[in-house]
Amino acid sequence: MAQEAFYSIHPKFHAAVDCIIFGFEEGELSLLLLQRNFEPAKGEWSLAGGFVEEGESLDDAARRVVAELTGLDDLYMRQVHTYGDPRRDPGERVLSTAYYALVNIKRYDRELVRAHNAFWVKLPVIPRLIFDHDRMVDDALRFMRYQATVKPVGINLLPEEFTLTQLQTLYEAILGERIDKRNFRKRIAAMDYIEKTGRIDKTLSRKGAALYCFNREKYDGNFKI
Amino acid sequence: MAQEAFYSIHPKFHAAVDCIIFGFEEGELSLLLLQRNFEPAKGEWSLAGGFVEEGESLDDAARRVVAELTGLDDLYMRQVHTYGDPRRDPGERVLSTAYYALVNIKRYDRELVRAHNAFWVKLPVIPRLIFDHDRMVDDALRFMRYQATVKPVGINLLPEEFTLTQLQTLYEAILGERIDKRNFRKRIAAMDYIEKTGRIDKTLSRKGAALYCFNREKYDGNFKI
DNA sequence: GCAAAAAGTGTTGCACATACACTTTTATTT
DNA sequence: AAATAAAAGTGTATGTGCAACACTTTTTGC
Repeated sequence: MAQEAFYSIHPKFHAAVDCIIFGFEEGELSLLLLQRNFEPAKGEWSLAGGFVEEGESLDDAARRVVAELTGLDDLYMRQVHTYGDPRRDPGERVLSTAYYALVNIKRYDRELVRAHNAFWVKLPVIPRLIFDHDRMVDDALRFMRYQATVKPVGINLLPEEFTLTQLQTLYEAILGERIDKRNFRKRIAAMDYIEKTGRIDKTLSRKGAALYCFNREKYDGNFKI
Repeated sequence: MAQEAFYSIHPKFHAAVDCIIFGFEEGELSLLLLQRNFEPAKGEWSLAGGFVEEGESLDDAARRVVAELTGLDDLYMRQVHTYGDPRRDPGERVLSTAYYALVNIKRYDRELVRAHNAFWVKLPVIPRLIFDHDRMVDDALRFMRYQATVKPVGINLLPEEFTLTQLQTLYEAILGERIDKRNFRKRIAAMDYIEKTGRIDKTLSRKGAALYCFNREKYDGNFKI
């Protein structure tokens, strides 16, 4: 019928998602990258990606790709950008939508990651990636940085409970600059949704540091309009 | 061959672009909307959209859609988001990438617009739109607003030369709030890339108002890293 | 010449960000 | 048990940017 014809005169394309998976360890941001033991571009480094399947939304596809690799299906994820250059994939034309994900690096499934030949690579030393994946990483990092200055998304890279020193080191890694300890703590103290738990972490210092947690209810409460 | 099979087991989808075209007139932001005299959803209101064609990038498709409607091919445009819900288009599955465009409302081709049954509609009174186009407008407006607070994208909605009152009214329309005249002018005075041309506009006041223009070279010069 | 309408012009106070250095606590070593 | 080492924790003074605020100037039309 006419309706069908309306659509069918237009071309169709493969649709993919590529995921920039951020972790935080030893004071540095890391990315979970694949050294590809499959085609195309076997042997090279790439982001975790996959094709969008029938009946699956873009968001669902991105979640699936990340879950298949890490075993985690509850990550903080955001769409970054869609890359639509006809020659971006040298095989066939593929539209790819990039998402970033934030992983608490203690939680992921090591077996799955190993099985996929994936590795955490610290940001300053990431290798060249295939296709336009370098550009995706740049864009995702810029977007994530911006978001981190506006809302406490970085929390998703830390364990449930964290010390203020961990939090500061994280923000230094995200922003790429040193922060004054007293000023940082003043700012955090003003955020009533970051609460002292009463517990103390003694693994990182002799003295022991107070553990804090993020109170989502208080946060959502404060920032509803 | 193997390479082909790798791609071909995955589904393909129609890809579209939908364009949120902003204009500025009589102190209000407007959108260029189509009252559809074609299927699907004939009779309803929608954004200007179109399918991505073979060999055409997403950005190119968005530029083409806007140029076909307005006759303008040099507009400021930015990708906003890609909408990938499998049921977002009730006809067939279509992935749609939204772009916003900023038009100097004096410049567009009135004939073309009329021929497409398109109309400028002031933001506060835009009708319900088809599919998820309402959501696209929300997202585009939020993104454009953010960009306008960070860099002078709003300039693209004004004529080459403009008065400070016009500029202020524009920013009030974008941000949705009144701005103090003296504070606004102080801020503008600090931007050396907004220059007095020496000419005077006498159409809008008896006294006459100084005309200003945007100096792209100075702006780019100041904000390169 | 007066009324009307828009353009143009400075100062003060406040809130927030930044710069800056020493004390406390506790485990380990000697 | 005293010394050492290593990280946690704490306050003040200064500067900067933003917000609040009202009147004068200029010109045209009546």
